[in-house]
Amino acid sequence: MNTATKEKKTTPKKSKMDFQSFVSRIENMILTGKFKPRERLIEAALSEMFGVSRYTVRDAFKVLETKGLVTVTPFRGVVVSELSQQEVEEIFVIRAALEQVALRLSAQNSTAVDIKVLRKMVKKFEDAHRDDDFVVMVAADTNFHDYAFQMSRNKTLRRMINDLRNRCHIIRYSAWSSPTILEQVMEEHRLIVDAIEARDVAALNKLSERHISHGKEAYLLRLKAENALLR
Amino acid sequence: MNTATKEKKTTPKKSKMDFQSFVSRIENMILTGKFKPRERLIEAALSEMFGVSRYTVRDAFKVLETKGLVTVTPFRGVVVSELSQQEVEEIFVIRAALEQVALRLSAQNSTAVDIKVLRKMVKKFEDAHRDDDFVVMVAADTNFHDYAFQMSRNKTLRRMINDLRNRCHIIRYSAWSSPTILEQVMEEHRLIVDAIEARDVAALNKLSERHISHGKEAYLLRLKAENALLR
DNA sequence: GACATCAATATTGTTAACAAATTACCCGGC
DNA sequence: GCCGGGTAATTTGTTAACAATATTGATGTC
Repeated sequence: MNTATKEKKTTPKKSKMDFQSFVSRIENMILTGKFKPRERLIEAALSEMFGVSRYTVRDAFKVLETKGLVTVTPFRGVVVSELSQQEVEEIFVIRAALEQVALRLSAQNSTAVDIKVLRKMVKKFEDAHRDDDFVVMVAADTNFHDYAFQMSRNKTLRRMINDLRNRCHIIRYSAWSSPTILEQVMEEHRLIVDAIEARDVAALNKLSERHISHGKEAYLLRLKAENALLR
Repeated sequence: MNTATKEKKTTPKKSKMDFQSFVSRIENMILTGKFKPRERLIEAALSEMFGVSRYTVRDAFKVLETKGLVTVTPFRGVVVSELSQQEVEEIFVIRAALEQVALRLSAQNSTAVDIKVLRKMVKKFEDAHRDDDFVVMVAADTNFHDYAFQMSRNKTLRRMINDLRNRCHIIRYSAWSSPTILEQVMEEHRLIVDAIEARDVAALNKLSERHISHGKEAYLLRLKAENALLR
């Protein structure tokens, strides 16, 4: 059998970038703070930078707009979204509700393997914390939560939660400023895994609520600090 | 100077349709069943029909795609989304969580005026029911819920709920098939308003759960009937 | 008659050129 | 020095032509 047909599907052709991965790249640049809130994104520049057509860039903007990451104003282009405190509050209320449901479902569906994977991910976070590697920590945190939400076996829910989390992504304002918060986060991760293992819904609800509340505080704190600097 | 500059902002020019209203028109045609699930939407046809450019049509498709109303496949165009039973189940789980939160917030924020408005809306539904006017009933139902969610004063939440509700819009499969369900719906509406007025969160949670559960049953029933017909 | 192959058609994807709007800049007046 | 007006440059919005892909239909073979 010749391999050409098989390869066609597996290799997405380096010469022409996949639209979805192009969107992801811009998304990542926003999440990692390469593009900062209020910064204007210019079609021609991005088109040049990534070697795609202006048209593709516009399409990507539309997607990012509905995800809430950029704001489009007719004839004035797009800027990286900046969340008001009001919006942050709104989003965290929603996240609290959705993540509680997700963890409840995950607890119901959890297997021994899942628990092992989660514990491994918690450890990865802790290792990164020991090494003081902020970037790895953020990745580990994201992976931990995403795995936990994936366990809910509700794809729609998982995607909605991830979109909301991205809108208040940690690195965008480099939250987690204080070391105390970090210790709390790690402790809460451990407890969440325990509660999932025990399928203890009541405990999960409380933990989830608290965990998100801490996330919100850290985020708002950082947001205020940034704003104070800018004005 | 001439008055054109002032008018420019207030009158959106009838000759050129606003992008947002164009999207809404397609959206409505999907929701009201003018475009049916699995039906293919052709750029050129819509472009011709509404007198807008193909480009605008494509943009609209992108928006509708992220709202979950259409599905885009490269080089194969877009079709009106058809939800699998799995997806419907997923969506209703999420709706239950979000609508509970929304109603809880609404109860906290409710004023005497709000209650009056809600009661009026319930009555409008009941009147339409007496007149056997299905279309008005759907509109009244939508308005009732939207007003209740608006009262939560959480715009993000309100929009998310509305998007989810649209994905399982009543008319798309003409749910509410049985008269018994309709009686239940009306009774629940009355009870929900009462609970909001009394700010009785526990009651609201139960009512909300039940109301959505009924909605889900009606929808799934109709979905199955449609599928049985098609296959 | 069913199936595969290939051409014709229809539809989507991409690009480039052009129009419209905004922004930036310069200049004169006060 | 600062404000207003107007022009130039930048950037976005639109259109139309062209390329790539999928779908359809016809043809021929078994």
